[in-house]
Amino acid sequence: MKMEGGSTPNALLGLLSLRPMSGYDIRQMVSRSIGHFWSESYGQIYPGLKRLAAAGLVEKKTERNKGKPDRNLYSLTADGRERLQEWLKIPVAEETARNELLLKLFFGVHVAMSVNREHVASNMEFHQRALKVYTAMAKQLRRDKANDPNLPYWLMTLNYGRHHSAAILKWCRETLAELDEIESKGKRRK
Amino acid sequence: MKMEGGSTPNALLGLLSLRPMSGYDIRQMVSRSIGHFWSESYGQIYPGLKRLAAAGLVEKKTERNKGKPDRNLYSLTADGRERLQEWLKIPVAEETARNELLLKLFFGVHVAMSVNREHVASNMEFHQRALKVYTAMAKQLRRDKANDPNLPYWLMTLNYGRHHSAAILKWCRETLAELDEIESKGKRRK
DNA sequence: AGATACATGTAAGTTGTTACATGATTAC
DNA sequence: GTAATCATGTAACAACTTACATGTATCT
Repeated sequence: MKMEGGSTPNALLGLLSLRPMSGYDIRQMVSRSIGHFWSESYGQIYPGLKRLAAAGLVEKKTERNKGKPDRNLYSLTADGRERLQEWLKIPVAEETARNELLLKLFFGVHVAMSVNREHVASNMEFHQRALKVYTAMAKQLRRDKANDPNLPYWLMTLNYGRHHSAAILKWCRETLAELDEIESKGKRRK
Repeated sequence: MKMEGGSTPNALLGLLSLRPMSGYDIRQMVSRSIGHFWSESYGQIYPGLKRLAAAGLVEKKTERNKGKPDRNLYSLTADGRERLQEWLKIPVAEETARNELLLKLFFGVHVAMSVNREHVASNMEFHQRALKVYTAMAKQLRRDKANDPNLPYWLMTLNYGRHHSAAILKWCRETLAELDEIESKGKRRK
């Protein structure tokens, strides 16, 4: 009974600390609430919950529904809560995230300028959309979760997204301008 | 002969477009030049080069050295260069990167405030160091690679890092202040 | 009639890291 | 003498995604 390592099982414990959920619920939560900084697929969630149950960190209760399929509701046990708290205390291991956009831009000399511009432009659109989503989510949270002790923490994660997207947006604008400059310099020389 | 998918083989082609290199050289390059947005381990590099050679995208030449061990120098073939260019044109797939710091902060209500503060503080230090590194690298590049057609592109990737780290730094400062506020509010109520 | 939401799970495949195995040379 | 750098590779393991398999109910 190891249950060490990966953050996935710990993420599951964290989500179950909010309320008892099924694997399906968890998937919804991940893509809706924490989708801007986390992801989990069914292939991780269902086997993960099974392992957590075997380790006694979560409890499974099957909810039978007429018409609708059965739901396996998982809830955190005392051991599970303890485990979650221990994990939360462990310093975050910062690994350099791979960034395919930067990799392609790094080799940008090999392609037409329009290609590089396209990459940056679509990244720009991505972060423009993201900013709108963050703002909408923050508004909704402040309305629906006023008085929820989680609120300030949740807003912090949204703020991270805001700062990040705003910065990248600025970089995109600057970079597009620079790409134009490179092109016009190249043309002038011809 | 598939050679589709993953960006790793394409990253290898890109690096070999700069100059012929050995697997060892590539590892050095990755950790020194593009380490702030990419990573590759030997376990990926050596088998990857072998597969690229089998597909005719790179060529291997063994360089025998007295005293020192042999070096397997790989260089890009015409096919390899073409493949690289094709890949560079493919739009970047943006996937949400997992962020363990945000995940832990999201569940911050479960632990003592000092724990959350520590996470944010060490992230702050990380980005402070990163900013210095980016600045030093940009300076060095401008000196060593003036006239290199790659220079503007390489500076763009460094600029991304600058914008990103500066933004996260700002977020860290704001977040530390907010954490202090939550704590003092909690104490006032007692 | 067909798409979407609800609901659970497995299997295969991909991708990646870490540790191991080996061994010479050079700098301290 | 011992640690670091040079140099290549494999094997075992860990993590994660996607597609598949199955079936009902509701909405359009």
